[in-house]
Amino acid sequence: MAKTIAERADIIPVLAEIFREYGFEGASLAVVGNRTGLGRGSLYHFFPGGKEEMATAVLLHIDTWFEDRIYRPLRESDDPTAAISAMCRAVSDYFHSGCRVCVVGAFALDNVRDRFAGAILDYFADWKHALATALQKTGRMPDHAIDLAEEAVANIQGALVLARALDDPAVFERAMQRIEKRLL
Amino acid sequence: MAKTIAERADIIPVLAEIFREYGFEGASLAVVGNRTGLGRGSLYHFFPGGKEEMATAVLLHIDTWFEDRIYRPLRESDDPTAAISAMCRAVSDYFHSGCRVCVVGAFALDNVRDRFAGAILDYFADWKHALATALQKTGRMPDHAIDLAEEAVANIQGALVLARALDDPAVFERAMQRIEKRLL
DNA sequence: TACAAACTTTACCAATCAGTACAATTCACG
DNA sequence: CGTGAATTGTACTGATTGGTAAAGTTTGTA
Repeated sequence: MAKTIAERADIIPVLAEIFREYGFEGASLAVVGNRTGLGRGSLYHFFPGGKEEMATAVLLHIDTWFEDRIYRPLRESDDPTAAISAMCRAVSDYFHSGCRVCVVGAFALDNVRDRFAGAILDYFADWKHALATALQKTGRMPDHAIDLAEEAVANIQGALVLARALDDPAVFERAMQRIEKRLL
Repeated sequence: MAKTIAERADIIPVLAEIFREYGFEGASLAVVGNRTGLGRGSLYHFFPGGKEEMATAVLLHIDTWFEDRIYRPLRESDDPTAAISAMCRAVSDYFHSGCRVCVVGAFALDNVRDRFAGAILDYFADWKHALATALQKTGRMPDHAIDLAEEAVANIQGALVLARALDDPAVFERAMQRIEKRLL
């Protein structure tokens, strides 16, 4: 009937929020339809592959966001200390102090992990590598930098789990402060 | 027709494994039926409340296991250092070096969190409290002990996420070694 | 042997699921 | 205007979902 001035690119952030709240299996097409305001026809027009393609698009969108705002600055900044601090701030903002869940982390724990294994692995491997690069530039030995980076990335995910389990954003904020202190 | 020598107590570990692999929504009654070998009738005989009651029973079973094997020793042992070491070993065994997921953590990230919020909160709050008690007995100040405990519990969950995302149990083992070193 | 409780099988239900088909509509462009 | 492509609404499918009903079978006990 109509043409709602909707573009694929506008829908993806909405899909991301849906997958964050409902998980992959919980995000039924009924929910997606309601929240996006798009009928089945439009949904399958933009994402012929159905839910799987929607999720893939969301994961790509997230990866691009992190690459632009976090990974590349970490790798390329010539003030690594500032880049690490900026990362901590950006992460805290992005996850709303732990009130928002990490879609990629949630997918990793879910039984859909295998279907998106590549994207999930890339997200975390890139993060770890970018952070390790920055840490090396602060004078750490390569092995130690990688170890610290792995620990920090894991700790952020753990803080998200615990903050949500205890229903207490302060848990997340405390964790982020510990992480930043250890990295700088 | 028959009486399969199945008791409720025998079924719960199977259910736990199912929820671990499939998540709450993914664990359909068809899957549960196949894996337990029980028909719908038997399932609803043991768990009149359906899936919700199955999950509740699983969470209770897990909580009891951790209380007996980890929390109580941490709180009551008069060799807190040994109890903390034993905790790290038990956790590493329980999660199969990160190959097995923490059901409670996975539920916390899922959209079913609200339905089991109480059990999820208790699991983590008890863990944190028991570990903090042990840490205090090693001479730490109360505030510092609580902080260390919160960090350790979060780090274990984060290690599970990252090990599964990177598909590398070594990530989990490294994390557990870091955690133990920091606690002792 | 009798009988009640525990347990199991089977068939069923309405709701919801992802996905398809296609006609109706709108847009961009000539 | 007019035309073809892009977009959308609606109705549908077959499979699967969690859950129910009730009849059948086994068990422990007396």
